[in-house]
Amino acid sequence: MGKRSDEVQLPEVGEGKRGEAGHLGYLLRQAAGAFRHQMDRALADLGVTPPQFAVMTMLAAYPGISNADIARLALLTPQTVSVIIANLERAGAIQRAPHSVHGRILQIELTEAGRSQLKACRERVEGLERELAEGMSEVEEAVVRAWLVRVARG
Amino acid sequence: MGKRSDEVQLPEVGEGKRGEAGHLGYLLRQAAGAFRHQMDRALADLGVTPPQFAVMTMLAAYPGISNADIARLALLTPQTVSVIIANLERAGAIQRAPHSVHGRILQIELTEAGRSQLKACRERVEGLERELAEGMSEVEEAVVRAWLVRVARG
DNA sequence: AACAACATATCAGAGCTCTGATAATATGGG
DNA sequence: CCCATATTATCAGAGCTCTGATATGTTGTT
Repeated sequence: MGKRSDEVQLPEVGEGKRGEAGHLGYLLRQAAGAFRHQMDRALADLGVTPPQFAVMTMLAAYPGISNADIARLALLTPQTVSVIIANLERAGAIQRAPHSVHGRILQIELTEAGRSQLKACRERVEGLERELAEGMSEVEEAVVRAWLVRVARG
Repeated sequence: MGKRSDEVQLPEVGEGKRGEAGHLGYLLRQAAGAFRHQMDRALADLGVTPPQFAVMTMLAAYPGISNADIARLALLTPQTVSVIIANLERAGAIQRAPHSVHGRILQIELTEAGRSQLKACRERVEGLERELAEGMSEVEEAVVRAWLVRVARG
């Protein structure tokens, strides 16, 4: 922009309504967007998206869970998870097999390739995670964590 | 789900890794998703999406700004904002006119219909915003706000 | 055994978000 | 004046997310 004569003064991140005086909902949206963007960049060269990373992490913790299980864990709809799962399957990071007893359920597991890719992702995300807590006291971090959980609960 | 014999124990929101012991990045993602979902529901019957509400709010505060200006304010790409603007224009909530001097720039403003719709949205969102701060002391709220701004700054 | 209720997976359509590429306009330096 | 640089808008393609609808399979009741 720069030199327009009729220019309106727009605030920077952290200033005015974009700062600590703004709406909590707006600040939450802004912070989550910025962090998602950082994750995007950190994982881009691995060809993994943040949602894919999240789903792979859940599959590592709970092998054999279903599409519907993941949806409940991630607070997403089964249809949304279905898209992510389809992309992971096409990339060879996961495999699905019908449940031994319940024909309709497809159990999902990471492949060997998926596990090694997840490890590479974790190394890249580690630093970002550490930065999130940097500069906060233990008490402050506890306040933030408690707030985030309460908001997630609805 | 329910009664499967080989069932794995999956945590509820707020329990285990989904609770205060989890990764801050995961908690942030979960909280932002839950709040976005609440907004979706609150605005659904008005036919407005949360991003559209955010853009309309910015246009009310800074009439005549451009697509690129909005992108900077919202921490989004110009292409993303372009989609939202196109949908708002099709709905008749905004109008665009070439800048008097700079031919390439399109200045955007709310229409009368857009302004009244924005007002209706605000009434619905007001309560959600209040709930976000509910139960926190002033000090705690200040900690949360400071953290959100720092994360947004990157 | 038959039926109702529920869970699971999936298809279709819409909107949001990104990266990459292209064209038009504005600004500043030679 | 001409060209390099930067800004703006837009097109194309991919992935994520939702709502609504459909088909299949399981469970519990009658």
